[in-house]
Amino acid sequence: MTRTGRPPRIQDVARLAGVSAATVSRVLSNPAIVAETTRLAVEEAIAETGYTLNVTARNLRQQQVGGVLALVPNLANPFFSQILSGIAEVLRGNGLNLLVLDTTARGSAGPEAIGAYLTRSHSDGVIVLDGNLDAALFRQTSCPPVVQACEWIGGLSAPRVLADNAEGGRLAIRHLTGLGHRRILHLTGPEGNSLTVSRRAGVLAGLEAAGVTAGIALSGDFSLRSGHAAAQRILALAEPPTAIFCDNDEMAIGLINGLVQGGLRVPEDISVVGFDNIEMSAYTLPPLTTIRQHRARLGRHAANALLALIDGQPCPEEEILPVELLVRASTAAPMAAPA
Amino acid sequence: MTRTGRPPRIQDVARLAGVSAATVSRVLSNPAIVAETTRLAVEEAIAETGYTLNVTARNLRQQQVGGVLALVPNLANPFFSQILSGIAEVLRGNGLNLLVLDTTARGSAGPEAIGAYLTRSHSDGVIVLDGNLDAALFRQTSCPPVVQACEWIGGLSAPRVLADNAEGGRLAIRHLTGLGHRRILHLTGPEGNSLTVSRRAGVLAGLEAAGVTAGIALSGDFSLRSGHAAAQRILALAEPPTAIFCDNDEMAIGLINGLVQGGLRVPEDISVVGFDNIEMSAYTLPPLTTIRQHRARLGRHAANALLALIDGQPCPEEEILPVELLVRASTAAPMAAPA
DNA sequence: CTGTTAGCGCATTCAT
DNA sequence: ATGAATGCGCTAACAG
Repeated sequence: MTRTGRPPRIQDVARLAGVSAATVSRVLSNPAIVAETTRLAVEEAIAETGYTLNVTARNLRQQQVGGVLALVPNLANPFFSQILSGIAEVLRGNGLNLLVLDTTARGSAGPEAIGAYLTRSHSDGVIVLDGNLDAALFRQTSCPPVVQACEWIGGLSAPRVLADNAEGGRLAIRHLTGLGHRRILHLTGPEGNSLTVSRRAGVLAGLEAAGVTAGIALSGDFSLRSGHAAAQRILALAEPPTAIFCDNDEMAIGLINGLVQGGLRVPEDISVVGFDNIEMSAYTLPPLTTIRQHRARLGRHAANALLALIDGQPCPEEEILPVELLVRASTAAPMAAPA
Repeated sequence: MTRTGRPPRIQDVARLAGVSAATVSRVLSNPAIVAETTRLAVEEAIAETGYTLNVTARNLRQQQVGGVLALVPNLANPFFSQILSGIAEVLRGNGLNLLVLDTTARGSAGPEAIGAYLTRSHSDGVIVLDGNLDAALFRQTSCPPVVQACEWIGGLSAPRVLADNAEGGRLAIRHLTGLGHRRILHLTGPEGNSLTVSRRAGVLAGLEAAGVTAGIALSGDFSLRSGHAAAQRILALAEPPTAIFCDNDEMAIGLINGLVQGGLRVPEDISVVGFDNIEMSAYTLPPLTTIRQHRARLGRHAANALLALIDGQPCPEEEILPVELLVRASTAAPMAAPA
């Protein structure tokens, strides 16, 4: 236990164990190929010196960064942080760091600043959770392997791991039409957003399957606030819907708040269905009927897909994870049941 | 634009510009000290080659990691992800990565696994958001500078950046006693938790200031579920309270859900106050009266404190950020006003 | 203001 | 099964 100022290097361990640095390295990375006795000697020397591997040096030597970059629109949004949680879990298991870049954070200087991070020098791979980025960003020759999760970018040919958004829309509508609803409004995400588009497709398919023609849609931006704002617009409609399907739970919760403050009862006067099954949705009043998607799982799958890509293994271009309907108390049969 | 397989190195740029590698390096890190004309030549060569700095090599040379590790109890919890958002913002501005380690994640092999990351080789500094970790973990000689944010660990003498938890508790109680409440229950976080302890102290101070003696406390674990469960216990009390202060918004929301399902009206029969002002709390029914703390700001302050520490600058041992009362609709005067 | 030299700590040849 | 030598790509010290 010498009292040097600097942390011990691999050489110090080697000297103490009476072996070469190469042998210590082997004990660290592939213990099987080293003789029992020398291995024990090395391990003892490691313990005695308190040696820890210099990760940066190894990364340089191995020509890697040791981290994967996640591009998220908003770190503070629980929706994304749950996906990140799944990503982090898989990466840790493979000795990789999760690097997070908030694409819309205060002080992030716009797309060109993001481009600067899309380099093999900055990360070993990228997981994109933001469907609003420009596909051109990822075409730089220096860009590491890319996987898209949850949302996706038009024109970017990188593997995608998605929830079955269309099926979710279809399930929600089937539930509502099954209850007898005919005037169903769809509160969507931003127009053009990949989630909006595929959920809308499922909604239209569901309406058609039930023989319902009217398909009103209103668009929001996935926020609580926009759901709340939508309530005003809906209350002002000449022929208000008897049920509303929202593209996410937060808009649904904001909407219910607005509808109730506007004098309606949910579900007696109007039914509401969300999407995502955020934890809160089980505790709203009334508890929210919604489409469940497993976000941590989606993150894990995306991370695994990226690892495959990095290792040069085959990786499917598109993976679709199942969703399911969760019936709670925010939906009921319409008051004036159809004849 | 030569078509080599590997990305260009600093030498390639130097050759093309007709200067030495050192000069290129200077242009990159400190352009001011290089002559105008050579600088332009180098910049042109950089553009022509598409050169990007190898971050790992620089980190090795400069004996740093280029990243700060955040220890969070649960990445998926929006409470923490908002703090992380503030941390990430400051770190980015200083060219540092945010590395996230979920201390309770699936597959994280317990405390000893966390200890393995607390090394100068793994990060340039650590921000601890988890008050339940063992202080001994941070006493390893190889541990980089540490700052605690939000929660803190008993016996760990690292700078703390905290919200004014006691004041929050005091404000909540003052609000309730001001409305005329006398039987006030405090739904706390886990016993021994640093937040619980300081908020409890504020509550007791507030009660004493109002001349109220009875100070019932029940403990939960900050989750929606535990708030919901507390409702059952409260409904069963012989002398139920007329108001409840919860140590966070999620418990408050779960609690309201349970109270309403149990037949009570909020705030007519019972008032509820939360803590945190999560976004959702403005959209519950009724909207939640709560104590606002600015989580992103807390993250920014913690990150700045850590940067100071890393640079060897002075850093206050404790920084307390203000909180404020936000009155919404979940609180009202008690029905049977005291004489 | 710029070039030369050296080395950050490690993993990987190639010998033995 | 192990050791010696080499270089990953960059920046800092020193000369000039």
